[in-house]
Amino acid sequence: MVQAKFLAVKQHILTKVDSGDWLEGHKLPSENQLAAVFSCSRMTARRALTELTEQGILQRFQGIGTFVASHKAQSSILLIRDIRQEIEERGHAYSVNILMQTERQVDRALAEWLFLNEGVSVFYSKLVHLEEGMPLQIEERYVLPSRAPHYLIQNFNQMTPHAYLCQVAPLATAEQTIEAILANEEQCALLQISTFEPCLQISRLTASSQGVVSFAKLLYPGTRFKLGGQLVFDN
Amino acid sequence: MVQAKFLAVKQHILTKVDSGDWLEGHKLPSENQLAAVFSCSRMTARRALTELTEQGILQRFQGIGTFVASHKAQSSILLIRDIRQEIEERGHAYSVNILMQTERQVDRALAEWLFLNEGVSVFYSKLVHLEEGMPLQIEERYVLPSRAPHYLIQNFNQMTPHAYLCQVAPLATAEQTIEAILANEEQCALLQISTFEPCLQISRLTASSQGVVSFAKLLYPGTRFKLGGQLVFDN
DNA sequence: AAGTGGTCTAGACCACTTG
DNA sequence: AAGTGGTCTAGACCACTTG
Repeated sequence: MVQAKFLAVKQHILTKVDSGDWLEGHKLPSENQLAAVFSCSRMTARRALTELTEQGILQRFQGIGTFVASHKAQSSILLIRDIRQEIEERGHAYSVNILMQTERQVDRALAEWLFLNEGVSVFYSKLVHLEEGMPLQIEERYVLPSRAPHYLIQNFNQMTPHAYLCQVAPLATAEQTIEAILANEEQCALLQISTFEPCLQISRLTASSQGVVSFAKLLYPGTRFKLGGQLVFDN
Repeated sequence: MVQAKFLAVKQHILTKVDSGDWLEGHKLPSENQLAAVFSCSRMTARRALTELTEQGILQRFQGIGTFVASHKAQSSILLIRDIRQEIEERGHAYSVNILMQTERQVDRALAEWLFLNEGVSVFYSKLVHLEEGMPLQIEERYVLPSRAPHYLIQNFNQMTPHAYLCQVAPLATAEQTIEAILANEEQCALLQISTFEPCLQISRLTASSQGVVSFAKLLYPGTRFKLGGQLVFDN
């Protein structure tokens, strides 16, 4: 085997995406079309598509098609702590503003993240965590009802969603991305910051040993927050 | 399709591993054996094994077999990678723009970081790392001369400062903070971004087993970079 | 009804490792 | 030579989406 065929297909697609021939959202040829073009079996074309999807370069939807995903460079790792505990460890007053706690249907993007079908109901909460009365974090969280059936009747004044979920569905793994973004108007108001103040956004998928538990979007005002941590290496 | 067969195989293996029946290094049945046991095709058994391998739960060796991987509890940890290597692994062209490489006196803030007295001389470098010609990172680095005496005569076109320092003073630990900030005018120009574009700033203190080696300030444009990673817990 | 991706089969040949 | 994993094929049926 000189070079694997599925690698040739991957390479071809990567070239198209990198060159900008296929932009974000571009619809790719179907598995059958690719198989025809490359004179390979559908399974081989499929493998190329599957691996690129796992790499975050493509997105696939059953019955619809395969598309170029939005891409940003990525790397690295971090640690998760309870925000209330962190604030209290600093000797500061913690408080929380509970904005929503309800059931909600997932849209397509979120369905992908949570490995659910579009339109399925999940639990949703939206809070603002405050340190000494100043907003420090907007937390939006989508929770699988099966993992935490009583999520909606919890009192998050007593315990953060994170702390509660750790009790009922102990964290096993998580994946997260960290970005610098500009907050929208509503977020600026909630965080009591001016427009054009950069924010740190953490998007985090958490899972217990049973599988996915929740997806959280955490937004911090750049002026009030720094993520810190110790590191290990990859020599 | 009630439940996919490959999921049943995965589940079976996971149960064995979680329960401790199969410990680290345990050799699994071969693809053919699993296929026989589960009355499925080899490709289906294979898929289960492949996915578990990607998840880091198994390890496979051609001609030898499949084994339970060692599972390290990586908690409060963040991984540091060489930016050049990262870019090249994405199949992209790496280039670098070397702006400064000189000796410099530390101010008070930096002296604190490096455990030095104010006014002491250190080595200083300032580079812009580019991915496919687009600026991805401004790297400013202060290096203790005693740890890397030849730092100023290195050619960073050949090797990044990080890679070079890893050679002469192997990293043992590091501390870093991550912030969302607005770049100043000069930085915006270097990164080729407009004003008011949020940036991710990483401030990192590195140390070898001998002590502090360098302090680096890394600035990424928010639109071109996401920090991502998996987390594992130690519950 | 036709097209999409998701799963699965029963084979095949290959590269690699060990007896 | 026999066993392992790696790649590949040419089919099949399924679930889902759209006309």
